[in-house]
Amino acid sequence: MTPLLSAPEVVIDRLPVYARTLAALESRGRHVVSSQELGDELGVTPAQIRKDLSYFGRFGKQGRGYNVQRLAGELRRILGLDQEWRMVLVGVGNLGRAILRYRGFTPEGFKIIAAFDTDLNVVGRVVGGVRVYNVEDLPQFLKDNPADIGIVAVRAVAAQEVADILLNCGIKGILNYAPVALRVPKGKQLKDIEPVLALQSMTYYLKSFSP
Amino acid sequence: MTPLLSAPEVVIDRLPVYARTLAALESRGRHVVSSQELGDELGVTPAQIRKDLSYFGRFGKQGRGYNVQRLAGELRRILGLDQEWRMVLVGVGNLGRAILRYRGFTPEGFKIIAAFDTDLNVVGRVVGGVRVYNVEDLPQFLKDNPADIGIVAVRAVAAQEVADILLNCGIKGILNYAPVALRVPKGKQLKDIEPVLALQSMTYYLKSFSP
DNA sequence: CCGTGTGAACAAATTCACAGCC
DNA sequence: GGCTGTGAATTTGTTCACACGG
Repeated sequence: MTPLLSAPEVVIDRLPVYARTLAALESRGRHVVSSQELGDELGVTPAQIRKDLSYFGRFGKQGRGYNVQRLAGELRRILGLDQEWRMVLVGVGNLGRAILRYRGFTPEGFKIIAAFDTDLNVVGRVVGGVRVYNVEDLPQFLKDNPADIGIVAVRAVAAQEVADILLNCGIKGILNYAPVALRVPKGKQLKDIEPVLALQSMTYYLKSFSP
Repeated sequence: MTPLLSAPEVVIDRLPVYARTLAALESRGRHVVSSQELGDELGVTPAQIRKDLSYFGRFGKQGRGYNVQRLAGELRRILGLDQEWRMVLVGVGNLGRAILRYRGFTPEGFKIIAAFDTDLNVVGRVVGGVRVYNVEDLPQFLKDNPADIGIVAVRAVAAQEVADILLNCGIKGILNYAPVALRVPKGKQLKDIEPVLALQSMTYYLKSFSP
């Protein structure tokens, strides 16, 4: 069937992993890769890779495999990684400052254009190259400087309120670091970054192996 | 059917979310909750909550719902959150320091007992109350001070090597912050904390809504 | 002969719907 | 009457297996 819309979300979640691995292969000078090899590299079945890719087109050559550079480029295009994404961060506490200083966003095209907090001790400062504004100025700022993604790094109790403000100001996706289940309206995106939740499900399996 | 083994991993991953929400309800003074109310609170169907819980026992009362305190306690027991978990961190760069200073682990029973790095400028220092050792001393340290979980906060190129060392020294689970797909042997646990991957799948959906 | 692309078969997860108990 | 617990039905996701092109 033809490429077209509606690949399941699980598939979309795997594409960035493929893209990253292809980029690594590319930088190792690899030109062609089969679904088998790619699968070995990251622990998934070759059939899954082929099926996942088939939602978007026919990128391989029978008997040969995939052109690494071509496929990497296609995936970046499909995912929208061929453009820059503008983000604002709310909450410049310990966690927020660490996020502002994190060097991993920029090379992937994700740019934090401004940060916001209520604490007047931090408002006006520059952290990790990003200026911190009063959170009261957030709506006006976003009117003047549209952004795509909002990073929520406030404490749990304030997170929903902050998310609502961001979404009302035209933000289309939330990256949530607060330990609380946020609700977002249909059509808006939400991803949680949750080290504690990850640990808390891991322990279920660790239990069993204890002495 | 009787409670017993083998709940799917997706179910285990949801239990910490339930546990956290129940704790919030408890602190708001709530004594009883129905699967409907709990589902509304965090955006899942009531049937899913009931089915998930049914893998582990019968915790509710017909016509009434669940005792909040009781269910919260049961979930903590099931997940192994009624004990302290000992962790070591490897990689005391920007990211590692932020993790060491993060205040969210301790109140949930996750304790970082030591940190390791190769950089002699950081070895010997104390960050966020945790002493930093030379990574060469890691095997001996873990022999003397067993730990359950290893946090990998080194750069991508070194991550697999670090993970292998940790796993060889008796670590049972890895919390990986490095942007690379780690391979771990069967029976060992792996959870990835990946803000960039989360963003990269989010952009797929954001694309569509752009002007 | 190799490896993709893909329907068809299979497996897993979610939701339905209702009997049973409070 | 309200709400749990759970088999059965449905939906969703994964793997198989093979026709076909290079």
